[in-house]
Amino acid sequence: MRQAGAVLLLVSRAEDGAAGARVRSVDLPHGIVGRETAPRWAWSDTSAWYPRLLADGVRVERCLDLRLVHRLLRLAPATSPRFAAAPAGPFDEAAPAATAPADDALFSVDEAPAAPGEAACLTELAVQDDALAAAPAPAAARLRLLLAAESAGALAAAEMHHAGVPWDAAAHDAVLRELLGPRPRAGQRPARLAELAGAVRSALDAPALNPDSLPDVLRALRRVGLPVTSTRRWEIEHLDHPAIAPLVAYKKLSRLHAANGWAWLDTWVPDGRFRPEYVVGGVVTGRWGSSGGGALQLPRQLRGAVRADPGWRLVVADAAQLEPRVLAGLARDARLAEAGRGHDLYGAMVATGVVTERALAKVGMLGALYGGTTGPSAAVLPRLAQAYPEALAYVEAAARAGERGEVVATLLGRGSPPPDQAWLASQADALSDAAGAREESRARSVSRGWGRFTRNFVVQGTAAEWALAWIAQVRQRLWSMGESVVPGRAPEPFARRPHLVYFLHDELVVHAPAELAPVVADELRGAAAAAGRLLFGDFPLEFPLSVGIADSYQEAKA
DNA sequence: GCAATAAGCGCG
DNA sequence: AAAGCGCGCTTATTGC
Repeated sequence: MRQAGAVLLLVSRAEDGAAGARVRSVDLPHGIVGRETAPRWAWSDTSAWYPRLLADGVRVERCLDLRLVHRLLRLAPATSPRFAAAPAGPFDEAAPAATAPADDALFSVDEAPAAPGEAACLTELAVQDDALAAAPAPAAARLRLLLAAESAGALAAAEMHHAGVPWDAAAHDAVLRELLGPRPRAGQRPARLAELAGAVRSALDAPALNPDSLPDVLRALRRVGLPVTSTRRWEIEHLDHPAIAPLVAYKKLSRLHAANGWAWLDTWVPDGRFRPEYVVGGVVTGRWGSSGGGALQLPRQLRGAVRADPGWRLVVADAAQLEPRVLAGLARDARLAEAGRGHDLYGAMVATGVVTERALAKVGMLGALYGGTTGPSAAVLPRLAQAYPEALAYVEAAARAGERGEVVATLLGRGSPPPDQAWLASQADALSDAAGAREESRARSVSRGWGRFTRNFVVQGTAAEWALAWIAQVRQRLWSMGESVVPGRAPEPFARRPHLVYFLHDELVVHAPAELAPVVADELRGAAAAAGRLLFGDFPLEFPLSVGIADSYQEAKA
């Protein structure tokens, strides 16, 4: 279904603001094949339109994703008075599916919402411009950066899906065979799992036990006198009983088999590429989500199956201790930034005498970011607060705001969702005349829970913004490093040049021709530094990466 | 009989 | 007294 006017081409908008933007709408340009399109596109949904362009060999340089922008502006504190009050429109709905329905589908009743048409897109564009124009200038400038970064992320997400993660099914199969035994018939337990199940049954004297049934397992454990309230690994793994070792092993392997076993391989790697669907902005904080294949939870055990094509390499980069560095920038905490000068922020915390060991630095910092209040994490918090008062005060303030039911925002202005009805009701209950200690304690607990969320939101969300800026920089730099078209074949934008294939919060994987891999590594580092400057200006903050170059993801991470 | 929920665990 | 953030996915169980 190719709708005329469903895509808008903006001839110029990026630098000139709203005034003088010349807009014209075009059909999906199937006539444009095998070359880059330089203008900035504005369209309802990158995820709906871009895959088809990529399939035709067209790579888009820049875009504005109206639906993603709409959602950002809805929640952004800088614009929300105008936006939040507006009635829900077409841009509040879920994006239409990426795949085009067949042209001749006779009975395909399309449940997915249709993409907004030309008129709706033009209206939306104007409304968004107005909202930005009405925001205070500094906030508006940061928001514009965020909108551009989010949109660039959407382009990168579609490109990564298009390219796919190079996946060696034979290597994957070898891992499974090694750990589980030969591939069983569908519905059967692999040999190793059957063996472990038998061991658990005999150790618990429960011949009919189904190890996949939690109530079954719990009952059996209690029957032999183990004081457990759940079957979670951390609760059972230190118990002294012969059933525990095989049970823990069973759970571990059963998870691998169920989530990433042969069935996963058949479904998600049909042609040597794993192509997850990334959901840009799918997480409230601005992180990406994914759907299909569990792209963001690939178990470490299978990293060896991610293998570059012959003559190519994988360049894997991850940002070292991203969130503490981001917090240092957010809070303008010079001492924390100083600790981050170099590759090992936690090590520097030990070297400067803030804490006694690295593990403590890490758990303490995570506690500060998540709102931990127990154990060793809470114990070192006072030390951290003393050493890094600005940083700790920043997350504390975010937590207090959340506890009061206020919204908080990331550096670039992404707003946290306001508390829902249930939250408000619990607070109201505690204030009513009939309220007892029970209501008050419940309200306090709910309120603190929300405070932990807002505390983490500002850091996780700003880290996600750094990552978006990083991705945007990387895709730009990689594009200039190769050729577009393979002569004599269908146009394939990434066939001859290094390209992104995987993203995981603070980590990027580039598939690159071997000879270019070292340059790619340099560009990844340069892009990380550029992302830091984009967000934090000249505040002295470093964003060092661990970078590895290898044939497999596993080796490159090592 | 099918859909929603809970428990558990994978990732950062 | 209870108390760390954000996700997606699978199986078994519960609910309609």
